[in-house]
Amino acid sequence: MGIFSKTCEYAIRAVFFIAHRTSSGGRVGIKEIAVGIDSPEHFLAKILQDLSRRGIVQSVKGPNGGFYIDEDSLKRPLAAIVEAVDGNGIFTGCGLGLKQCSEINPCPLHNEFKNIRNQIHHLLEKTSIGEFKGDINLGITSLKR
Amino acid sequence: MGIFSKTCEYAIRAVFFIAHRTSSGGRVGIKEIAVGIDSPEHFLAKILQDLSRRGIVQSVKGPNGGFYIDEDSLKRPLAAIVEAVDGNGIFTGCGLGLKQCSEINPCPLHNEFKNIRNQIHHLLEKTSIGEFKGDINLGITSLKR
DNA sequence: TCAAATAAAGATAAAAAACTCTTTTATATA
DNA sequence: TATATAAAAGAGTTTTTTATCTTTATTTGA
Repeated sequence: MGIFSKTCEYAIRAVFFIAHRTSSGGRVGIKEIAVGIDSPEHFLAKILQDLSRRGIVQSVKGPNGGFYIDEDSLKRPLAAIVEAVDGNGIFTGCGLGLKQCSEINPCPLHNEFKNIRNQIHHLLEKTSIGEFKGDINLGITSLKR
Repeated sequence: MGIFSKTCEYAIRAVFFIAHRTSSGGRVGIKEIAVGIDSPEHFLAKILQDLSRRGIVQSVKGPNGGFYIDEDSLKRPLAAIVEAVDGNGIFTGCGLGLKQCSEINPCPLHNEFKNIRNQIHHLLEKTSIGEFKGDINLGITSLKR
């Protein structure tokens, strides 16, 4: 198990792929995205439907249709994707799974995990979806395998 | 979904509970542990069987039997529990789920996640199982709810 | 206005994780 | 040595996550 669910990993990779692939206009279809990020096509379709409903990506049906990301969405933080898919448990939940863990009723690792969770949150909040287009364009980073 | 699997959360809480409860000798039974950390009894039994096989906790059967943790085991790091249950994926895996993500073939968030994963690893390596007996004894920290 | 393309939606299936119940084995002690 | 106790082991079941397949709705453009 990673930090995120598999669904969320696919979501982030797909969003990066769409951002990169449509940075100079146009749209990209689900098949090409699935191949591009090495994910199951129909499962990814479900995920993108959801992200589309939530306004994190945009889509149009029909010939020449597909997914894209508008200017406003490119400015949104990665945290928006993670919250949409996995909720905010990763930012707020107790590392030991205790529901009522808090400052006044802390688990033994409360402060240590708070620190780590805050860093994850900060990283995902400060980083925008649009930031990676360049790197991916240049082939510096990978989205598959 | 938290940082760890539910199994791993139960494992850590149970180990803390046993360490605390048997710090002045004796053993503690599965029922008492399950109540003490608010976990399903039989499921926890499976988890402790596994930890016992791996030598992270000790056990004896029969009357006055139960679980305890010997001196050597108390010195082991929390990372030993996590690795036993969840493997080391959390320390080494790619945040975006890419199998071949590495320094030479990095995902877009490779360095950011490496940093966070290293911190988690360091936290769990530097912290020993025995460290929390005191806090729990004093009621400073919680292991249930 | 019809056909083709494409995402959306719905229904189902497979795999993994979480949880439960029953039987067996080891140990203490009466 | 018989009995009771407690963990170990085995064999399920349920729930959640991940994945697939089919049908429907929307859009374009010939």
